[in-house]
Amino acid sequence: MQLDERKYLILQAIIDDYIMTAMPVGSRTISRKSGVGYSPATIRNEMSDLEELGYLDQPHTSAGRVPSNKAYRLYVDHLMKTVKLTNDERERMHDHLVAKSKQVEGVIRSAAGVLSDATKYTSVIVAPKLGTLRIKHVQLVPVAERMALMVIVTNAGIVKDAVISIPEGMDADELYSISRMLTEKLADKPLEAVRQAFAELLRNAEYNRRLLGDTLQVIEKRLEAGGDASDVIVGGPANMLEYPEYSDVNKARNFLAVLESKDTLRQLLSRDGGMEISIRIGPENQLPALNDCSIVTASYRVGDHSTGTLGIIGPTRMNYNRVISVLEFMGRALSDVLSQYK
Amino acid sequence: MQLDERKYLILQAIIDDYIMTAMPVGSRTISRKSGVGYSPATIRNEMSDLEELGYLDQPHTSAGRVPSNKAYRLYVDHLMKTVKLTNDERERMHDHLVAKSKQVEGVIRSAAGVLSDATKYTSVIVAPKLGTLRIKHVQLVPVAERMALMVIVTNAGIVKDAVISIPEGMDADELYSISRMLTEKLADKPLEAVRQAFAELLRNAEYNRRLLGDTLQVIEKRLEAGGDASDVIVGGPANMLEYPEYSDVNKARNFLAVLESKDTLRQLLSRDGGMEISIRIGPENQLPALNDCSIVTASYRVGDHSTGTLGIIGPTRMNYNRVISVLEFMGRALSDVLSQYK
DNA sequence: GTTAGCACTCGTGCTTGTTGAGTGCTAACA
DNA sequence: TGTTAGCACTCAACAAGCACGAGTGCTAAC
Repeated sequence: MQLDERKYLILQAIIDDYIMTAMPVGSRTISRKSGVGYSPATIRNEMSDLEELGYLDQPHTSAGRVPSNKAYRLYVDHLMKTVKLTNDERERMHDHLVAKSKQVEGVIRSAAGVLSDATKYTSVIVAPKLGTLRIKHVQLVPVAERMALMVIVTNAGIVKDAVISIPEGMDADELYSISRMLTEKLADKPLEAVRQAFAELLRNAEYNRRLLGDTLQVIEKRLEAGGDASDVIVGGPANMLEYPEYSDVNKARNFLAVLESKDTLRQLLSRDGGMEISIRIGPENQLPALNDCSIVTASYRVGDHSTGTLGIIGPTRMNYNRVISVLEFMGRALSDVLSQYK
Repeated sequence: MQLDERKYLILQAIIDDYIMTAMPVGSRTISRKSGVGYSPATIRNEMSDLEELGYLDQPHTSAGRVPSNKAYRLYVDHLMKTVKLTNDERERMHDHLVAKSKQVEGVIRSAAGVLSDATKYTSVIVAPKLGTLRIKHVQLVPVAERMALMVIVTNAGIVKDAVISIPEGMDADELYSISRMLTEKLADKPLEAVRQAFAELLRNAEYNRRLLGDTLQVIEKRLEAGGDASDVIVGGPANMLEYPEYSDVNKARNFLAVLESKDTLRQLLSRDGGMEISIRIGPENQLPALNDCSIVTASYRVGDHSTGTLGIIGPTRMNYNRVISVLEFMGRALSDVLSQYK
């Protein structure tokens, strides 16, 4: 059995309705809709077919039908018509974003806020992989006896810091000149290329070997760790509780637990290919706690070589249309704001 | 009517039981407890008195009694006996904390995690007021045409950054020497004293007036704003959902909404006096969403002049004993870790 | 191919009855 | 005079029974 024009039409109507109401959809409801000129009985026959084909589920005999995950897949791949955001909305989102752009660390955080406000779902933003960022500046600051704070400024102004130990008796001036030297040697190199640069430095080491070795180690450990908790920002975590899918406290708790595990989120948001928008529906994203969720992701650029991910997590019956529009827009906006610092 | 020895004993037993079970406590239950040698009937008489005095509430006629907020107040002020943490626990917490102490920005975050894990409640940590921190280092880094990133390293290694605009044609070298000058002039001054220092600098300005003015403005704006979202860290937000008090999704949502508003949290955790531990029970902390919550706070030191706050938010029937012990211990531990960088 | 009609299913919400934990009161006891 | 046993009373929680109605599947007529 194949899907003909009418089955598509009816399936789409069902999904549209279910996305709005979260209630099983009956044949009468569809029949009454404008654009569908058939009686409930006819719709029923078609629905029966669609169920057999795996596009619809029936919670129980006397309830309406509910779209299956397979149906959502079809919907986002073929059925869905894209909607445009109003200029007003675009403007509001953009303004919110640039308002914070004076404080670099705040941009991503406020972007997450904008995303979750605009969609009413939960948003997640993952900062670019550390290794791909380019070093702008390295500074060692004495903070205690035999200890210094190493501050690395990268493009996009992202600042990473770590405490390293320094040799006995090394004073501020010495650290200052080492900082200058490091900045000179490492400027514009991506963090992941730092190992090579250091190897070279260490070979003709006029500077203290142990200090450099220590510094290198810190940088490498940071790279290995693959970023820390502050690299994954969640917006509107409580938004999910608005939806009947998560009106059960237990499910809600499990969902929130996933949001707390930044590592899981980072993995969850890792993107498959280069396509602009990626959609994962229900069990497609493995985690049982997210079985009733879909994750839609897009990416943003920082400079020429780094990309980060922004995404929306909502119920499988989310408003894909709108979510996609918002993500596309925000992806561009974020790229603009974060790439203005060359 | 006054509270005699026996009333205290019974009230304490009721509160202890209710803290464990969250179920209204009946006279039989108390009668069976070791240490209370009275029959249910006697207990009932006393309970009736305690209710009249406002220490107990009765959800409905045929239910047991529930401690009132007044009772909790009495409990934490007089009845409660303090418990000691086991050495094992102390060690575990301490280890977790110092494990992260190589990455300064992570210490507070991981402390919040330790707190919420150890208590099973929600934890909040507020960083010290920016103004009280002392400047260790100022660095201007060119990031774009006519734009620089200003990085301020303070004691405790806390790094603040902001983008400022710079005059046309100013190059990296020039920024470098200005940075050096600024560091020299501002080192060891608290951020709130920066205005004066700048006034002086501007008077005998051998350096670019506009740049300095801009820089000052950025610092002041930061101080005024009173800290941003990253200064308030929440641990284990979902922990509260474990308790029947918040098994209603609506209440849970309202609670989580409070946690998202960092400004509200900052206010909520602001501490009254200098006492070591402050406890606010139920409506004492204004917000309706937190009517069934208590907030217990302690403070930690950073250097000699700055203090931050760490706190636990849990149901009013929380285990005050344990929470207090944990907060006291962690307050000391955090102070130690964060004050090692002089 | 479409649709009206009808018997059937089954979750939801309401009522009713039962149970049991817990109370307050009274009277007897030490 | 303080304590306790006894007993009638209350009321939430749970279960059973019932009516309702939304929705289905099937059949037969158009």
